[in-house]
Amino acid sequence: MPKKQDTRHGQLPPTAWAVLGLLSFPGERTGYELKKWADASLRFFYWSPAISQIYAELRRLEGLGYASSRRSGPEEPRTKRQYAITETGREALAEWASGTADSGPPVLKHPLVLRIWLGHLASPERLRERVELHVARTEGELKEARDALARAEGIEEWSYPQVALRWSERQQLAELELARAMLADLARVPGTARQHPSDTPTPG
Amino acid sequence: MPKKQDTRHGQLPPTAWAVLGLLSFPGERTGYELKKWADASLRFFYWSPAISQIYAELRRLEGLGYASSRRSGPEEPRTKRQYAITETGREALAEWASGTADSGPPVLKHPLVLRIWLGHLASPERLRERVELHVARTEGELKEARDALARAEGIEEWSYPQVALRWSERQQLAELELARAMLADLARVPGTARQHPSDTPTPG
DNA sequence: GTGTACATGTAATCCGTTACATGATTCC
DNA sequence: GGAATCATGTAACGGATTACATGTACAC
Repeated sequence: MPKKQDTRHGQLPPTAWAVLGLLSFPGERTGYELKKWADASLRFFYWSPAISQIYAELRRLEGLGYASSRRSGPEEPRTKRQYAITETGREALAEWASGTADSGPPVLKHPLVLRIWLGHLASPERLRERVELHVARTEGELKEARDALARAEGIEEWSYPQVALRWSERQQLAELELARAMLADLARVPGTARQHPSDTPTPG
Repeated sequence: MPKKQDTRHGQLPPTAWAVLGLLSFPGERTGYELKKWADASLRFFYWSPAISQIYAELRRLEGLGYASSRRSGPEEPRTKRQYAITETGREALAEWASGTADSGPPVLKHPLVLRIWLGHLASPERLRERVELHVARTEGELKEARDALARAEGIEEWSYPQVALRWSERQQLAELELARAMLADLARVPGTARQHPSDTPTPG
């Protein structure tokens, strides 16, 4: 059984490109630093891979010649390993980023809306609580996105990350508005009003 | 070493609950129908599993006693199999939907913004094209979300799916605005007029 | 001297997709 | 009779997570 792709190195998962993308900005960094950076900004518009996944991708990228690494300090195992993008890597990434291939549709998994969709199985109050919890969380996220943007601002090499983070800031704002609009919609669902028998108006 | 969970059947992946959720609305249906339904509405706020995944989840749900199935027609393999939720299944789903456990944050993977983030590796025109392609696609999605909403409207049992779909409609509208705002931001990126070969920038 | 952050890595496992295989039904 | 759609399923594989294992550096 011949393998379907062996030498075809153009077919990497988006995660690999995202990690290589992190390396495409000036400077060397460790897997650990990459993870923190992903947590702080990548995750707002893409997502932050598990640390073990990052290490795995780094090994793959190095195997492809897209990244290089060196130990800082003595040649011992389990010491810091600094990664950098190679010229080949930069070319491959540029081709991926600017190629004609469709970016593909955004993927959204919204556990809150999934539960609202099943609202017939829960109580209206519980639904409201959930949405409000989500609003609170989103406010936190918005703040973090703004912090990330503030950190990127003024640095010329980060012009495009700034654009992405401005998008993220607006996206979080939109998320808040969506949640509030949903709250209003929920109040209008038939059968929602009467939760307490005491609310029942006096019968004629 | 005792297994950590064996009889604990409360720990299903969201996909399983989503599939069971599809079954929680009145009527029996086949895996095939579930897939079409997921494509038409679930995917706007959650996502549509592959058909093979749906069949797998249905088998698991049946194994747990959360769903039951029957063949329509003769007892032959590969004939239509109609699934329905059981009472146990409905209870488990209701507990999941209304439980106190946090719904978890929404997960967004936006391949377009990922590439914009890497804009320093592409030409401004190409970036613009990508965004415009995304706008066109989103307009299509908006229309489909509206169609789904129209189909749900007026049916009382679908009040909550209506709320979810209204959310989706607004979400697609927000997506359009975000894309347009990003287009404006992109036009303002310094050095946008022409592309430069690599400067060697210094961080910090 | 202890706890926290830094730092790397392996193993087991599961989630989910794609590709493939099979066949029934419906419509022209 | 042929195409499209309906319909179910298996196999192989890869992507990604969690849990685990290990150790360093530094602040309090």
